[in-house]
Amino acid sequence: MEARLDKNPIVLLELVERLGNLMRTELRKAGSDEGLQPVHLQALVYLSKANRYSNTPQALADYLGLTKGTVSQTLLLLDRRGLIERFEDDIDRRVVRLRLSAAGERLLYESQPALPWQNATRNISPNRIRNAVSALREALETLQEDNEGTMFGDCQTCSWSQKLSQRIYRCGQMGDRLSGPETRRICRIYRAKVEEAV
Amino acid sequence: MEARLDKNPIVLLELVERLGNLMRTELRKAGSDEGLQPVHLQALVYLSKANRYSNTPQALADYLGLTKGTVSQTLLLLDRRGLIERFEDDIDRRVVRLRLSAAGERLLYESQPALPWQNATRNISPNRIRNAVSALREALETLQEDNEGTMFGDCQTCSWSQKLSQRIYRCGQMGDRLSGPETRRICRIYRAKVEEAV
DNA sequence: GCCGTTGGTTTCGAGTCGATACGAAAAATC
DNA sequence: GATTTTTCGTATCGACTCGAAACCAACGGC
Repeated sequence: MEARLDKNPIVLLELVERLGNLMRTELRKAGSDEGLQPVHLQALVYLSKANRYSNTPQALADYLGLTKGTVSQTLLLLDRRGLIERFEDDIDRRVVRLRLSAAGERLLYESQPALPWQNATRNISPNRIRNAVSALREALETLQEDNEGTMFGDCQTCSWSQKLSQRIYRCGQMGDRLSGPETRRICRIYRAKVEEAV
Repeated sequence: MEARLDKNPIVLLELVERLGNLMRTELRKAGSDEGLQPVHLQALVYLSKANRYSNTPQALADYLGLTKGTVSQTLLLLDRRGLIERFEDDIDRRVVRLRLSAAGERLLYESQPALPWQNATRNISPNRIRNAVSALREALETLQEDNEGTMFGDCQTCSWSQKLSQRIYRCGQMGDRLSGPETRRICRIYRAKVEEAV
């Protein structure tokens, strides 16, 4: 009798891929009224959550796993539609800062791309969701390390984050002070804390 | 003070989408030697696991969340490359049965599209993976119900499945007898068992 | 036999995507 | 301070995906 191979990781992969595919078609439906492709909505969602270090074309490309050339075209389209605004960075005049326009915010609010997912998870206990998040997060971090890809996360679990007072935090890497809401945005210079047993 | 909204489902969605995107770029890399797109590899993987009820273009389209027209083109390409074989069904002469060719099997074996994922999950305990699988499976089932989409699964958790003897099973819906290995393939007429507490 | 349905294919046009080349600003090297 | 080198973003090109719609053939009910 041979040692039984654990097939569960493969099952998990199938689930992730399949859910990813289905959510992509959900995004397609959500964006079809406006003539937007899935990747356009993903970009808008990202920009609505990116913090001050992460609202650039390069960061978006890393996040979506696309090349900067491809992302540049996506941004061109979103700009032409008036859904985002682009402006130069004050310090480094090469980098472009991105921001949702009012129309972009409104579009995101009205199309509600996450709604089917929220319905689909309504009956899953918070505890099980937390566990799933924890496992997938670890998979993602390892995958990114193996790929030398950029890590993304928020200050809650970032080892650079320092708590200065009740409401004020500080990023030990960049040296800036961050307000409470800012610590919940997506950041590209994220570095994971050492794992605690769960 | 308002009731605190639980953001974890959204976090889970982000993880699934991001992992899905990254695995898509992994697939792109894995298939670039052969000039194959991500969706081609996904189709091959599906066909390598589909059972006798599920090896048709329509089933593949449901699984991938694409239209049958789109899938038809994908299959045309795979056929031209000699990676799959298509042949008529004996009973219903409309339906086309699909099967990996030897070259297709070999390609799948050599390109190892799941390898990066297996590495990425190597340090996650089997127990946590099982929990994540369970949660995602439930999300998938609800998502499919809401969408009136086809459900996919294997006999292990299908309520049609009947155990006749040690090694022989039977599908109560189709009436066929199924061997042990066959019960582990993907099936499109899957119906989930009633949930047990985990 | 007629008609609605279902499984697949074909055709078409819009749009994604990577590769490549390019440009400009910053950073590093001398 | 002038030079290379790197980094961030854009533009162009060709291959390919994708849905929509039209189409065809076979099944099923009546």
